[in-house]
Amino acid sequence: MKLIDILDATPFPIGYRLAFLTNFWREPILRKMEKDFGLIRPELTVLMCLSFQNDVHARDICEVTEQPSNTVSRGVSSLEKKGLITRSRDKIDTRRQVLNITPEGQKLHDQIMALFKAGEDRMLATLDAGELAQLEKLLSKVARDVEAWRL
Amino acid sequence: MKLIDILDATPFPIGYRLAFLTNFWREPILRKMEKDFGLIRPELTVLMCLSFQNDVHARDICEVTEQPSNTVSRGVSSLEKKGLITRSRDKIDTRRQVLNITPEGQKLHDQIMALFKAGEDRMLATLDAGELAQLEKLLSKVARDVEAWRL
DNA sequence: CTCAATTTGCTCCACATGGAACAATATAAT
DNA sequence: ATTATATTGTTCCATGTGGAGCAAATTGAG
Repeated sequence: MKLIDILDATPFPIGYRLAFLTNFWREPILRKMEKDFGLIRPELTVLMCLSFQNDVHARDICEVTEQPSNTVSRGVSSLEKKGLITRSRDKIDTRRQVLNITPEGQKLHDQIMALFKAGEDRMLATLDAGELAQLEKLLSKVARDVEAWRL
Repeated sequence: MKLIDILDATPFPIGYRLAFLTNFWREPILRKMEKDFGLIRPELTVLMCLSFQNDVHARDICEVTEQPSNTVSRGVSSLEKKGLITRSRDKIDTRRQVLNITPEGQKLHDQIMALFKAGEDRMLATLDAGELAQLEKLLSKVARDVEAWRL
């Protein structure tokens, strides 16, 4: 009995392969991130949002990533303790806090992104340039359509 | 700020899309499964293995799915309590137990598989037959190559 | 045969995560 | 202006999950 056989027996060949590839690509890297850098997943989520844009509110991160507010709250608190992001009160609405990534946070973020990139290169080494372009095009098409099909 | 924009900004366009699609396809269904059927993820894993093959040992499930033995142990115990699988001592090695799915378990398994199938159909509705075949072919190629690239 | 080493499955413990309720602040209604 | 409602971010609590270690049983070495 092999995992790939069970995989082939399911009535959702594409969905299961998506999940299969995601697990084998992402999970080892996330575990390495947790072990080597001491960063948990919600922290990475926050870090990625702040690397993408400055002056973000925690609420924005909740909405964009669809994560519960307590999870984001914990990520923000611990990242600040580590000096990877900064928090400051919003002058207009003092309930809010304005979040920004620090140079240390950006450096760590870039290191982690490089791990994912290297993992992707390894994963896709079996595909040639044309197949890579095809695959990205197809995945993009489905991903862009997400609001039409998500439950 | 949209999730899809952050997605486009990463240096691993395919990996991130794989994870993105997996999350939006699988997670809502798993949550529905937990809520409506009271089945947790390790239980589904066990159920899928036993649906695929008879007379399985817990250890086999650990090896195939690469899950820790305590997780599988819990799944097996709770599934048996619910009458979805049966346990019997192995005559030769009495440490082992032989696991089998019951008709009730098979029925529940099929219902859950149908949910994933319906979700996949919704997800892929934007692709035509040729694109579907292409996508499955590309994902299969990468998945079959897993032992070469997994970390 | 005897005792060490291995295997199987389980319990204890630590931790990541989500739901619900909460305090503080801002906004809307009258 | 005053009161009700909404929003932001947090803490408390319940639960799912993995690691480490455990007892029972089997296998192997001398």
